[in-house]
Amino acid sequence: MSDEPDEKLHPLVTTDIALFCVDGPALRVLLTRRGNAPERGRWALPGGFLRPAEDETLDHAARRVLREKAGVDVPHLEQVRVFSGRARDARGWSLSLLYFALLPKSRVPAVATGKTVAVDWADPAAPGRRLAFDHGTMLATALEALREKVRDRVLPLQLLGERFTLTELQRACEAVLGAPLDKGAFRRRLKNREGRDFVALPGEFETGRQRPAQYYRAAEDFGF
Amino acid sequence: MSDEPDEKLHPLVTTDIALFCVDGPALRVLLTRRGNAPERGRWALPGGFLRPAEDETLDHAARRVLREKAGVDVPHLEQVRVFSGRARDARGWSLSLLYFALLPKSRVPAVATGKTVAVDWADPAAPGRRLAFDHGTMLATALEALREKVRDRVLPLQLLGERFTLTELQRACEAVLGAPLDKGAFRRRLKNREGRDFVALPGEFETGRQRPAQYYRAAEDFGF
DNA sequence: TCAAAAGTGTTGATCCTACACCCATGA
DNA sequence: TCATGGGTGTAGGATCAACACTTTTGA
Repeated sequence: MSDEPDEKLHPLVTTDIALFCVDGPALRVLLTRRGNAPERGRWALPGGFLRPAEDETLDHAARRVLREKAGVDVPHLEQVRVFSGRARDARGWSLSLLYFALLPKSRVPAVATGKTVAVDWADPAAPGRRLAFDHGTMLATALEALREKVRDRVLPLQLLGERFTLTELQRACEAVLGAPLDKGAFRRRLKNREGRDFVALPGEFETGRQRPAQYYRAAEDFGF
Repeated sequence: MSDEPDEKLHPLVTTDIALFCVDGPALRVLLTRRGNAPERGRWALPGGFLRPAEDETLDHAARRVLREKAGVDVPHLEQVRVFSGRARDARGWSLSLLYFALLPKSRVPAVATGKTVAVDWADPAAPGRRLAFDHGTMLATALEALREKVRDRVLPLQLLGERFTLTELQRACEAVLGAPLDKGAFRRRLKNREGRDFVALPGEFETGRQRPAQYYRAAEDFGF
């Protein structure tokens, strides 16, 4: 980098993203292995510097980072909170806006690009390694924010594909919360929201070695 | 300011605060009149630039700004969200972290200092004037965040003084929500939290021309 | 004795949890 | 006909809003 910031006046401005998907019964989060100093070789949440010249807003910066580091365009992105201070990054006073994002497993690619050495999908509740910077705290905060939303009866439809069964939706909620849900209670709650948050696809059923399951899709204006 | 930022590389980093207090039945928010360009003369939320050299974190920056602009040390400060982009401030690409803060009316001073021309306590639901930058949106967002918390049964004890009656607490919640609450329902809900969120002060009563009311105080570890 | 505000009780509706139970299909 | 998972029903408990009621004070 040619122009080094004068840290007396300007903080480093970055964005980091906890990108979640569901894989069967498990919730997963995307981690990338750092290819550059500082903290080279350590695992971290995907993130990167704000580029005012090309980023319309910080939300756009987060989307760009996910495109560059993970090759994905996410349907949903949400601010969690800002982490800031002098101690969190060896390069100086820094500020990072943490997001969480949701992605259907079907849209997950398998590539690593740019400065990223490798990517991995880890268990967000127990990533199993010490993360770079303060990303351990960030990941815990993002997971808690996501869980809070789902506890508040918001449906994580962005984790599912174009169409889904009610059981798939329940599995997604269970993966987020890390606890089983009662089928009866779950479906009764959904009854009130059918037509508003999601709609049945008449005549479309998932077939298998059991009774066929009705397919649904998210409503056009569903906003998480 | 001697060093102008190179906007290609560094955004302007500021923090703005919606400082709320209750005045009788009304919720109020602090506005300051801008004494400098841009938007000179317009009313705005108190805010200011991050100073990496002296601010430990952005939270500290927000506390410093409130000390400088309003002469108050707030007991509670909470991140709402980041507003960013090129269009929101004529000086260039900017990023502002919005906070809300709560303050008992008894601790509100009446001074205006520094670059601030004047201060005013306005109705947050209808401030009655067009605010500078995107502060109109910010104020609406901060109010909604505060209401959401109170709707979620979190008690805004930081709006009250050292000791308070249950009726004062109910008035504070009503001021935040902008709607009356049922006394019976409100007090029944409080019964479960007594001892955890707040405790009675044995023998201390508010006297007046009605039946004396028990005084309470917030619990030591109450965290909003 | 009256107004005013503190504080309590009652009732019916709504929602939730836990669990049991039927239903339709492929093998 | 049986295992599998989809889908529904029921009973008991908790919570809630709305409203009426009693209590204690100062004037």
